[in-house]
Amino acid sequence: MKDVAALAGVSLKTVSRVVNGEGAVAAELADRVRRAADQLDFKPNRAASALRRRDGKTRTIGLLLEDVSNPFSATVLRAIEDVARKRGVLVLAGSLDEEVETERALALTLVERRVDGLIIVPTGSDQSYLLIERRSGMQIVFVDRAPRLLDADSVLSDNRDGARSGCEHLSQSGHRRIAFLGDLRSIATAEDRFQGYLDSLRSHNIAVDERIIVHDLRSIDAAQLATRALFDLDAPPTAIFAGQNLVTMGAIRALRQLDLQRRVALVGFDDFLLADLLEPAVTVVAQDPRRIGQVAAELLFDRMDGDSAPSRSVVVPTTLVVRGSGEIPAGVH
Amino acid sequence: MKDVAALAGVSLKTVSRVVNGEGAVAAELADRVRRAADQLDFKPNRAASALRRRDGKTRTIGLLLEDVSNPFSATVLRAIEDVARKRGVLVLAGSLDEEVETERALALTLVERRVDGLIIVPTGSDQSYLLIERRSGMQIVFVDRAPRLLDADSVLSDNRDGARSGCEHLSQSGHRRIAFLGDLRSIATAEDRFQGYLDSLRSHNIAVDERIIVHDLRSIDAAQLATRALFDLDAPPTAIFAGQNLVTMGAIRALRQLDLQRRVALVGFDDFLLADLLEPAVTVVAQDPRRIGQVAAELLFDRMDGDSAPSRSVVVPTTLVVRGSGEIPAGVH
DNA sequence: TTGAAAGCGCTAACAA
DNA sequence: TTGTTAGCGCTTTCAA
Repeated sequence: MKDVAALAGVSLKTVSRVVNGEGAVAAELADRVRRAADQLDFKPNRAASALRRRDGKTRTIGLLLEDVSNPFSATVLRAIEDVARKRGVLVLAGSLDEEVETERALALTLVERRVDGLIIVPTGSDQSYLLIERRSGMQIVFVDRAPRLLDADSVLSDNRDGARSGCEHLSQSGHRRIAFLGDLRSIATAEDRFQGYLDSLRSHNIAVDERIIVHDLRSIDAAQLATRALFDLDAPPTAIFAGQNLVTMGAIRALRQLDLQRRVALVGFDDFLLADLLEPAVTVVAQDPRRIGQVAAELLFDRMDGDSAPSRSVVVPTTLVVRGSGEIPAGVH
Repeated sequence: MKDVAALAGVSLKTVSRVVNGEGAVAAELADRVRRAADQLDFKPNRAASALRRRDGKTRTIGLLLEDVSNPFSATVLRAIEDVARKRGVLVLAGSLDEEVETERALALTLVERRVDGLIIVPTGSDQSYLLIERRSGMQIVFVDRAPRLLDADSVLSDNRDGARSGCEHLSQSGHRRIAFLGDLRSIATAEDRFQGYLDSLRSHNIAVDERIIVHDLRSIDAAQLATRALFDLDAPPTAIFAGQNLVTMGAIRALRQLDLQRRVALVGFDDFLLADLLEPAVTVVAQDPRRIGQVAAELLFDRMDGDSAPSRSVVVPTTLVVRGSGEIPAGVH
């Protein structure tokens, strides 16, 4: 910028004014400045600008999520990016892989880079390490899972009620022996979905049978094995509720292997691409990751714009998508 | 940092030394500084640090790709993130949606933010707008598509040969009437795949028939319609080569509708989740997006570390994944 | 309308 | 080992 000023024969401040379109510069001078800037391929340094500016905004927000390459996270990221883009804000995203230490370390890195706001899909069970930042005015929105030991906004899927309605749907086809297959129980959403399952059993006066409940399934393979094992029982389930994407896929694999895919009903939590092209097509409780991301970003920007109402928790509803696998009646055995 | 220095009763520079672990500070002083920093919740400002530092590195790289929420892009992003993380570098990613203007605008935004390097899946047919940056030492690696009018490294899938081998596979099952369904022909990868298709026809002395070649399919629906139309022809194809993910899915939908999925062979370019669970399971020419991202990031960091060898173009091979749909023989009609 | 001087938070270069 | 001074590229403040 110094060089531009020299070449145009004006002061530093005049160049600054032209670059930032502050007006109040004679047309002729402004022209000279622009020509000089072009000639020198001048690109303003946004970091230096932010450093000196009153508001100190970097026009960057941080986003921490499970894994940018899983479809749910990727869609949330994309929705946030779209909202941010409209405001000229860029997104620094990081994958946590459910590692508690990574969450903390990356969050602090983002703070050191002075992001204007933070959106986090938390992995740990204690976000109090962000207390200081919250107090010093950093806006933080939590997504998919509520923060713990920290007061902040959150945007969540209706996990419990979604799971309940999925199980309900199975009961309506006459099932009373419904297995539950879930992700790591320490993940709040997994626990919520399990509670929804229990809610449904309760309302139908079905006794809980631990033998057809499996938690902590972290991969397609693990879910496949767990599903197979269910059918070695004396009284195997007539229906399966799968609490997560990969678990659903594992269950499908196992049912295929056992050639039970047309006899055992299946409802999965969370939709996935091509679920409609499988045979039978898979009935799911669909989340709305696009909407979740969009709401989270809008909430964050509202806060950054000065909205200081008490913390909100927005619940994004789920939808039961009926496709076939969930409508297989009980008693075809 | 000033405040920390005051509280600890030392000079600014001493605090700086402690924060950056430069050693050469008496243990007792260092301790006092750390306590003061903790007490004040001091977080160093990385942007200010970069501004003053000799190397001026922001420890940030920029990544422009088609759409962070599509599986290919998301996997590339994740692989790049992993390589960058090891070096304490964060990734600013942006989706281009094949919009030429967005590519240019976002690239310049990233330059203004002084990213240390750039990885781009280009959308436009002219990257000369980056000439200035290249000359001033910015390292840029192109992914999936080669840069045009700019000399820079690139990492590409072997699109032409991959497509050729996919079509070859169909010929080996006796097919001589193979349709080609492709993405926007203006996208270099789509054109390369089409050329691979032509290569294969040529080597088998099969005449090109424009009636069973459709380009510019941009969605599942468009591909589905185009596929259906093929079977209204007097001489419909006995096999289909689909040049892209969504096109493959559209073709599957159409074949199902027509109940031809067990009679018409299908090979798709690019793998997708659950391709193995469809019936018949889908034979594909698989790319390796993880490897592509990893290679691109490593190449970029090598360059940033001073490697100044002439531009390289790394080709990542594809793999034919045989699953069933591609092995349906000709003549079951 | 224009510019000079100060300083954002930090590190380089040098001195003590 | 510690501190002092200057200055990274920019905007603020205030004066001309």
